[in-house]
Amino acid sequence: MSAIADVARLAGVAKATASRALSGRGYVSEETRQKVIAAAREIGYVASPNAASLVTGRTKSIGVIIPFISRWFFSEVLESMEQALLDEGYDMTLYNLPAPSPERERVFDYFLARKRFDGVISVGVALSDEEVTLLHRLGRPLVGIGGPIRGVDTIAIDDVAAARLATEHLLSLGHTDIVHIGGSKDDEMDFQVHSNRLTGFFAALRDAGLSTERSGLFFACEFTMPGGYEVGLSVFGDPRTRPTAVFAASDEIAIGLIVAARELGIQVPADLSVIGIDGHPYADMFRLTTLEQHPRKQGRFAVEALLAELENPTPQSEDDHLTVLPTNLAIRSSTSGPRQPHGS
Amino acid sequence: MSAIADVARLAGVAKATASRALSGRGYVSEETRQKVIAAAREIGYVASPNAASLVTGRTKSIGVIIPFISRWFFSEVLESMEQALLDEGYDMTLYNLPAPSPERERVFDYFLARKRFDGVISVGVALSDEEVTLLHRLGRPLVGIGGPIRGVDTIAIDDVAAARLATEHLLSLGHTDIVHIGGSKDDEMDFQVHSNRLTGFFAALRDAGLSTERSGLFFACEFTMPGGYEVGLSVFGDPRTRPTAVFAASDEIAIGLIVAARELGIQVPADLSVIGIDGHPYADMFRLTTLEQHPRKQGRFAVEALLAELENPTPQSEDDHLTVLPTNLAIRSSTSGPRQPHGS
DNA sequence: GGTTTTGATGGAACCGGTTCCAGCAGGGCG
DNA sequence: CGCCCTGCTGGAACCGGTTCCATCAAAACC
Repeated sequence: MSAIADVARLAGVAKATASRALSGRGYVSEETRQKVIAAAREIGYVASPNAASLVTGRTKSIGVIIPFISRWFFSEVLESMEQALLDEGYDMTLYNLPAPSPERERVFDYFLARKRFDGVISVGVALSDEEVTLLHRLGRPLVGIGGPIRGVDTIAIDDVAAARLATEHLLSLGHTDIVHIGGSKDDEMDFQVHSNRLTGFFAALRDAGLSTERSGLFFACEFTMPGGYEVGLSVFGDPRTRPTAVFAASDEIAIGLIVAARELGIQVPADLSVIGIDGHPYADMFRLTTLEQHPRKQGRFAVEALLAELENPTPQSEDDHLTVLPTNLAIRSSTSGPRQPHGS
Repeated sequence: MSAIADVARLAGVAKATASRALSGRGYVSEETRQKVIAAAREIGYVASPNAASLVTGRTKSIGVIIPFISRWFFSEVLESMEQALLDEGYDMTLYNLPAPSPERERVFDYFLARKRFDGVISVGVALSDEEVTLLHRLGRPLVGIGGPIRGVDTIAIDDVAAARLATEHLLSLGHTDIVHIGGSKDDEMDFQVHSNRLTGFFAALRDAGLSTERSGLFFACEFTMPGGYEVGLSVFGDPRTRPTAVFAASDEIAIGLIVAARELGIQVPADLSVIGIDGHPYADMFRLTTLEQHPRKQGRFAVEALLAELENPTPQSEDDHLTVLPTNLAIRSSTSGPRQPHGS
């Protein structure tokens, strides 16, 4: 209800002075500043960010585009970003956009095109060139998490390297009959995580001198625990396709596999080693060896990068700057050497 | 860059007419409307919601306060609310506020007090009287999910009844040695869900003529799968405290218990029946009998209620209107009669 | 046929801040 | 002693829309 004009009147100064006193910009004597602050407090004045945004062009608000909320990686990223943004005085407005869709177009045209945000963070969403162009044309910085986008600063782990490391862990234990279970290319998650992890897996096998030609090396499943559980039942149920070790593309899949294995009476790790990628909080209770990535760090990093860009905008660097965050192997007891060493 | 004045000039009309043509309010001839729309498209005009909000007082944006993002119930609610709000042309701005804290105070004073939102939805957060008052004083409607807040419309399930139903299911199977495992009162989740579910449990026992006086009927744990796993190991590990059935306060806890039971060689349901509350997507793969609540419906309902209130505001009804949404029992094979019928 | 109603439009005020510019006092400097 | 610089303040324009009010033509009414 109360506007800055009311504060000014009560304090006996002009609107301009009141504004300066409250925002801390420009010259104001300490005396009048105190008067103004007292007056503001007295009538319970709260500034209208809308009015301020209108003239300054800054909204103190960041838009976030994310394909899932409930999946672990994404909810972790979200929580850490929210935290970091709040600390810096920014609002976070959320757009949950699963696949490319008419709806997604609408969000871009209708929501993001308006100048409601100082910047945008896109998490695990492969933006099309037009979408990037649209966002760029608005002059708003854009930071991505999870895979390179043309002309956008991006934070990610190296999925190929991570998959390679995970696979190499199994190889180093002596496994030669290793299977990869992960997401399929036509998953809704449209980034290249799936194919990258598959690539890293194959690369590690080849480097170890193993053939990657034969079939049955890879099985696709939904990127969830039930997804892993189901392929687990079918793949491990058939003794002919049962490997001695599995590299799962995510911890949830890995855990699903472990649950399936236990139901089938397969000992982990004696009969079957399992390794995942993520660092999921459930990993510990299933004693899952995993390659930890750190979504919270990724989220925080993205926020920092975006806010830094807002502080002093770099002159439209066309080269997409990619920041690769580290992963680390957390060894638990879901992996060990194979029961019957191959070729002995 | 381009303002409505530019559109007006190009179309050869006044600002007022252009505004009417584009917003669809007031009289505009079909002919000039087309002219204006064409002009707007030509220069790529997008309206500034800030400017509009400034005069209309409506922001087309809803604030959401939520204590967790990554826990199942909350992420489901969040996803459904985001969906529903987007459909209606609203933005959703997220405040992730775990416990009452100085931070939370800051959010209220600094973020919510500003008139950035048309309304607020609070999910699973027990607002203090002052917080409610603050929000009310802003004249913005407020809807809650999950437990009554003084003077606020709330959507929730009946936790006491749900717990009672779950317990009665076990009783009807012939169990008399039932334990409840759930969250503790000093959990960060400050609503009464924990105590309500405990109350319902005890009520069901009493109605069945069982004593609720002896100790060892309830064990507290963290409200997660690892939380359930850990109490599971300790409670079931000791044969003296092992019941024939467990009512878990959430599916995640229940699943943790099942995993623990399996590791201990306890057959579910032959040696131990387990029932949960939630309807978690993992319930199926663990064949968990559960009392399903429907967070997505709760979220959608909350959005509808809030938007309805925005459409035609009811004159400050002081009585807190509580909408109770139904739950339903989904019977799978984690529950059966006890192996050795009691008292035979 | 004269008056009222309806439809369409333009002018101007307004929402609530920020910022540019001008003015003014007093202290430091040449 | 006059001038300039610094610190401080007020007036007014402005951001980009919406809406009230006045105007006016054409249609509808009695």
